[in-house]
Amino acid sequence: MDIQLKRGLLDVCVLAAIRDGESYGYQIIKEMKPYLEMSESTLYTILKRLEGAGMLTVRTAEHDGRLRKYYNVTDRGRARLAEFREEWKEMMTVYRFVVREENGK
Amino acid sequence: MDIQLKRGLLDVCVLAAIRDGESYGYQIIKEMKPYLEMSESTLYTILKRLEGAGMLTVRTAEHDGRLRKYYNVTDRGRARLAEFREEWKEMMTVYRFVVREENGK
DNA sequence: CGTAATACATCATATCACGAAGTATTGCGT
DNA sequence: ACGCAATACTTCGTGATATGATGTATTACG
Repeated sequence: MDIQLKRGLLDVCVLAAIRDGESYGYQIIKEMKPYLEMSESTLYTILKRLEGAGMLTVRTAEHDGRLRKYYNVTDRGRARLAEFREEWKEMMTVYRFVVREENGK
Repeated sequence: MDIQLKRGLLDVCVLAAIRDGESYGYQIIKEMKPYLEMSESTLYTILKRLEGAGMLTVRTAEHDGRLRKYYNVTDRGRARLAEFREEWKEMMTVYRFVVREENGK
């Protein structure tokens, strides 16, 4: 997919992957893979950004000798998802403008 | 609208605004305004990029003592619009993942 | 006569996705 | 026993890009 197009979905997609319950980086990548592929460096950057924006909380725990950072979606994170639904409506009006009546198609 | 979300639409929206016949910068901004607002510096940057990518052709002509640059969409530009339609399908699958089943909503 | 509108250009800045490379552990195949 | 893939997260540099600020120049209007 076009990178620019992807950009608008990355943040909300990560939030969506976590919203049903605690998750962690590696798991999120695997869960999102069928929908949207992203590199590890991208995901961890996004997780840090969302945490900084108060949309995620983190706790670190050990699992099989490896450290994992478990993320949870906050109210603000859920508000972001709700906001996204509204923004998508605007996206759809733009989409219709872009694809409408292409040579009588 | 969220800037990141907007990014994926800017290029194709400009192409769409020109596809029905020659247009020029100032006109494009006004035509797109109801759908997507963008600053002049952004538009002229995009026009230059699309021209560089062979998706637009330009001719300069004088109109009422002012110079105007008239743009036309090339075959490659139209191919980009067709490609966008396909990419949008992928966008929709991601969208459904993001908005699905939000607390039984 | 000044101000808005038309029309385009340039520059500096901030955001951001990503590849590359690194650290460290577990588990599996041969 | 040894090596390699998988798990798990981090840091750094780079390139793409949207935008505000600023500039130039003309026309139209009150």
